[in-house]
Amino acid sequence: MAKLAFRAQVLRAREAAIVAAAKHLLAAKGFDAMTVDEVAAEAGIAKASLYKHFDSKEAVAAAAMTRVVDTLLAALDELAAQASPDTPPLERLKAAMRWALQLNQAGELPALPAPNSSLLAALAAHAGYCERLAAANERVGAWVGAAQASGELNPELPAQALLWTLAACACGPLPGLLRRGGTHSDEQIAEFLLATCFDGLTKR
Amino acid sequence: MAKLAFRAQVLRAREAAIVAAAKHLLAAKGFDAMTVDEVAAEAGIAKASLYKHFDSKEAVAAAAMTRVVDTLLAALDELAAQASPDTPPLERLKAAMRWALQLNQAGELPALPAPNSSLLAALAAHAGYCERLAAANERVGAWVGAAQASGELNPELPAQALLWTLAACACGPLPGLLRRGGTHSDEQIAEFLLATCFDGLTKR
DNA sequence: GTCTATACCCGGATAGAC
DNA sequence: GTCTATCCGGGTATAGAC
Repeated sequence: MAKLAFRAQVLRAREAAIVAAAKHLLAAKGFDAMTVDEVAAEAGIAKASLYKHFDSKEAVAAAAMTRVVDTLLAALDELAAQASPDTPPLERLKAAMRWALQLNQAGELPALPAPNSSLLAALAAHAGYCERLAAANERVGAWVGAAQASGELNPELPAQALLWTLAACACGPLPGLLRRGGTHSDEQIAEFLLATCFDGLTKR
Repeated sequence: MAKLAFRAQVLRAREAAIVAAAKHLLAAKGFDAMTVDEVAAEAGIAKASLYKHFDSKEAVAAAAMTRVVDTLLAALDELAAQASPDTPPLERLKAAMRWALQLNQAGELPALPAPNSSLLAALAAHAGYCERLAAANERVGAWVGAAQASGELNPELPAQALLWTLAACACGPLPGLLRRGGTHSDEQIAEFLLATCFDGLTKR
């Protein structure tokens, strides 16, 4: 009995290793350039063994993307717990952006799946992923709505579009590009992106 | 003699067809998902014939990207010609952005090559592309500098970072995403993106 | 369930006739 | 230079022994 539980735990640990490797490679190279051989090698198992745990490359990637959203949800929880109850929603949004930008700069944040990617279809068909993504959308969307109601964010702009703008800014290639430029620290880059995203390029 | 010139013209026309097909597919599917077979089929020739004109898939894509930058330069010329001499630089930048956003919404603007793409290396090695890209960078950069000097754009932000931000906004996936949302017209979307990019998400 | 070895397919690139 | 037919590497997925 204990032995069976132990073996089940080992299996879960192996699956976790696979997902972690996929998450890493997904962020580093993207879905197309990532190969199943690489994932298996980084997880320390043979490719055929990987296919005992997941049906396809898409399924592995979907599991990894699901875990990415999970870490986002956890980060949102932590931010909400740390903030005092009267922290303005705009500050919460900025804190979430900082968290995502740090991940992006560290090369640990996969890019948004391209509109035509084969990955996108797999994600749309993955119930767990859709579920968690909807949860994250709702959570951040609530802050956006509150910030618009309080007049911090422009209330004339459609909320969903604001959300996508934030996501595109956080997950986009700019942090990496500016980092490659090499003339600024990561903190400077993050503050620049926050400033341009929330306050715009024109002088205030 | 005339016959030789004619045949040379036919060859150039074929090359133009190849490049046009590549440009289209590059914008529609991206470099990785685009296959040489598709390019040849859309150009109306056999794949082997394509390889008489270009050495590799990367070379085809580089030629297509070069032509994209060429059309940008031409558009900048036209905008400069149309504008009155005292048009403020910020207006010129916004007009250029509108032009790029329209192209993006029409699905005719290839995305920026990913940092790890094999395309990026080919582009960096392609003298013609680098040349034209530098020219475009200089032209738009001059407007950015002027707008910062006049106080229209925030002078505290590094100019090159501003430029990349503009490029990322114009070439990013947001126009397509919002278009898929379906609740707004292309003009509304373009104005929304211009507003958020230049004026930010917060209320002014 | 894990491995080695392999089937199978797709896509980039080429051979050789015309 | 253009075509048809082919090669060949690499990548997903599977077979079969253990």
